Amino acid sequence: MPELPEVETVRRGLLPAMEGAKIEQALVRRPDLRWPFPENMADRLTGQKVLALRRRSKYILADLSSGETLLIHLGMSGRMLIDGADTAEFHADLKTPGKHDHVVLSMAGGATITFNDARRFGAMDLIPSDKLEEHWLLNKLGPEPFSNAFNETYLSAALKGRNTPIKSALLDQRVVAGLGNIYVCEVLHRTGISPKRKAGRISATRVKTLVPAIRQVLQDAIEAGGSSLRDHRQTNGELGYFQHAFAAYDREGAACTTTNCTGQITRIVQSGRSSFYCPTCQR
DNA sequence: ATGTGTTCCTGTCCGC
DNA sequence: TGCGGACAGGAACACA
Repeated sequence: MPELPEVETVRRGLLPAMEGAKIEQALVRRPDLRWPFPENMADRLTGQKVLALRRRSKYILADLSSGETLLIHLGMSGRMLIDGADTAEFHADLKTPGKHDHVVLSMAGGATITFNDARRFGAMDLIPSDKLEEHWLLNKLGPEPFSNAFNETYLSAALKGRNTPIKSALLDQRVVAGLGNIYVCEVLHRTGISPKRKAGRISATRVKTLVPAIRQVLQDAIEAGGSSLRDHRQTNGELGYFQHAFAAYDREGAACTTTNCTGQITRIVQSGRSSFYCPTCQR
């Protein structure tokens, strides 16, 4: 599911229930997801006030009054649902939660927030807030796409000399943080760049177009509540709807939507992942 | 240092 | 319907 727009959608959905609110009780229903949960996580969450709810790349960060920050990663199938939204098996009394409801936060304001993750590629960790940037999951991340640090000069330097296809380079979180398979395909389609083109062999003119294109695609997707292919849900259980606006991703065999292009969207596999593109207008 | 393939896990869809 | 295989938003890790 979650690339930057989906994570941002979830963060915004959680804001009214979490920011400024106290975690009255935390329930941790299994010892691990992708990695073991931090020691005594339930105890370290219980009683803490959420001072701020932020996002870095595809991570949600909740700064707690204890001086620790809760890091939340949704992996491929993670959901954060308020008051049991969309989990049919879930009961508000918490006695019979759904089988993939791994962590449940009961907020003092009355909201119940459930972390549901069928595939368990998600993760949670607790990190001293003043050491957050040194954390191993965060310390190699490239710039946020909406930040000033992400610009033409930076991107040219980051791509320079790289022999890997641009598709792989933009998926590399050290180059730019937050893009995933869907939005890389969409960005490359919008900019007319073939996913197969070597990252270091894109003209300066075209690298320049990548920066605003990345921002625009992500912005459009955030405004649509993200993309729901299978797992993504907003915190109220609703689907995102950016999937209806895809120009390339998941459109194998469909007509290219580029003006005056008569091509057809094609699927190829790069580094084990599907790339969707138009061989006619993406060069 | 780079680049690529494998792996974690569950669920869904498609063809036979 | 049932069964097997392909595939799915991520990304660490092992290896060339």
